[in-house]
Amino acid sequence: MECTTRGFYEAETTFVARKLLGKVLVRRLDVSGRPKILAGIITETEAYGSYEDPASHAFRGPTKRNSTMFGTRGFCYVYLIYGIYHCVNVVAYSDEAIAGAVLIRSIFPVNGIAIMKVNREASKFTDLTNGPGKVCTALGINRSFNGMDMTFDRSSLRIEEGISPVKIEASKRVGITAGSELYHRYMLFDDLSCLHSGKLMRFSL
DNA sequence: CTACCGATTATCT
DNA sequence: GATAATCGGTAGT
Repeated sequence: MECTTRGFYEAETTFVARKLLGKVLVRRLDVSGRPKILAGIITETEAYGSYEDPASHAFRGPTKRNSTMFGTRGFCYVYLIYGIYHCVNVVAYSDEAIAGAVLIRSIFPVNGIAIMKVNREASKFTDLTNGPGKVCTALGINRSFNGMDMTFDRSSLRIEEGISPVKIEASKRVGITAGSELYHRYMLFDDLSCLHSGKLMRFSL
């Protein structure tokens, strides 16, 4: 599967957030010298801007924590939330903007599910990666991934081309107060309608 | 320096 | 539905 390109992320953040639905988040692990691939179809995203978006980490300008959001597009932005969990974003904004990122809130596991279950200490498939903290735990993503190039096909964390979503739904973002009126959360209208329609056959992970 | 609280989740009732 | 867990950014003393 081909990696997404730098140019893909050099567009309006909300546009990229929608276009990321159906693409594949790929994590390469080395388990005792052997490469293992964990992968899932991105099913839910949220767009975060900069000075115009009070819910965004970038709202008050660059700081030590959020500087990645102002940097190279297609890079990974990982932060710690509630002192316990990690959230993974990909930097994306248009040439007219100065910062922005897309939060990956949920994926549909398609490869390496057994390892994800071990990482999550969970067995129920449906609870494996249906939240931003869960995605990072399942894939073993922490702050050391901050600043990684997700458009590089040999990165241990990258985003590859996937399926074309049937229908996308927009709604309000989760867990924020300021800027809560914006419909910047996007999800596949029906995960299973895509996954059960045979389009999974296009994967050869 | 201290106090508050968050782009969350698991585990209760 | 309510709440604890737990770190670091941010604002205020």
